[in-house]
Amino acid sequence: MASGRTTPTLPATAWAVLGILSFGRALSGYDVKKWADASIRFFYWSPATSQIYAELRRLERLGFATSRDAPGGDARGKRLYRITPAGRRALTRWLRDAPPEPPVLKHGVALRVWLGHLADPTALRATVEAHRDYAARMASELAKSHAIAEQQPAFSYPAVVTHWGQRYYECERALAEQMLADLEELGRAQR
Amino acid sequence: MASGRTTPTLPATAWAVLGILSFGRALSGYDVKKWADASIRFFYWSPATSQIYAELRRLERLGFATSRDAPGGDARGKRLYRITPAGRRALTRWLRDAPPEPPVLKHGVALRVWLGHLADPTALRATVEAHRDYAARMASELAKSHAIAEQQPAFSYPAVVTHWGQRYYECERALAEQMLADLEELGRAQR
DNA sequence: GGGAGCATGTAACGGGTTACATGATTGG
DNA sequence: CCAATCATGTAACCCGTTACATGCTCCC
Repeated sequence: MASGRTTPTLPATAWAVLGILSFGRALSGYDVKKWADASIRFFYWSPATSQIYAELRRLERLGFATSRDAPGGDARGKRLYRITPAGRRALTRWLRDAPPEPPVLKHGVALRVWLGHLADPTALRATVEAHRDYAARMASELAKSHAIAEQQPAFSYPAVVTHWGQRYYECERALAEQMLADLEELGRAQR
Repeated sequence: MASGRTTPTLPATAWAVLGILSFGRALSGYDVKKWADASIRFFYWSPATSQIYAELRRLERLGFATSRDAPGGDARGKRLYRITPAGRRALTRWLRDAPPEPPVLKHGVALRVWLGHLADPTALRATVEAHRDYAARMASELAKSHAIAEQQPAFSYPAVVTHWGQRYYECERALAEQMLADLEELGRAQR
């Protein structure tokens, strides 16, 4: 088996972390976590901090990233990771070859409504209302992210996704509203 | 510590399986898997078959379900599970007390677009188009589910969710379409 | 006879989380 | 000086998946 030619099968988290590095900056694990929280969290959850450190070590072991101690002389133990050409190639190959898995949705609110026959109608409504407000908050967070990303040419693809995400959460809000109407109607029918 | 009063912390999968039993029928593990594939899959993924058997055994151990051999005399080894009153109480309590976690979304297509600077534009467009078609298929599957659920009074809450899901996937389709337009515009700007 | 579907499980493995531990730096 | 934030990591744990194994029944 030739080395380096075959892309190892890595969990999506590894590719996501490598993807964050692919924008070119040298980042610490801490930085990666912040980037993840500020961007991919909206459409691909955010891995635990400890997980990110583990993935960075693995990426380095595979030759997809290099690390060096932070500049500045202070013995801070800060370690900056940077993507390597091999890492960029591997990531590009993964994007090209690995068919995107169907989106995974774990929607706790939908699950609760599905089990509505066991819930108090008022509490159920409150749950959906809370979700509606959550979606609205996410939409406005993404609107801010989008405004920032839009201004930087390096982030034009992320900007497409923040735009998408903004609309996605606006839909979620609207869907919650419609669900409330359906529940209302169901309540009237049963009363 | 009093027994039965405190709800054990179980993974959401366990509550989902118990939820499937809460509609009252006695089901085999195989049946549960089919129900999951036909309903909660759309908004809460579908656990592996082996996982379902494991959860059923756990639920029985906790007293939340009972099992008996299938009727019919045949020594088929078929085992039917049924929710117990304690199980119903525990599930009701979980629904009431456990705050619903924020929805988890793992959107592989969004991740790929986010990393669009590493992809071939044509391939990227094809990925989004495939997703659009996938969303359309899901919407029509849910439309069928909804038509069935709507007719049975026992499934009025599930019907609210299938309705919601139908609209959700129609949104996904529309969002994919808008994303394609954004990508198109980005391509023009860069060309 | 044979294939599709029904039916139940075990074993191994990896992925990811939580909890914990530790210490430096910065700013009020 | 103290709190917040920066920064990195270990250990234990369980969730869930994949792969495998087994055998039945129904129908063509």
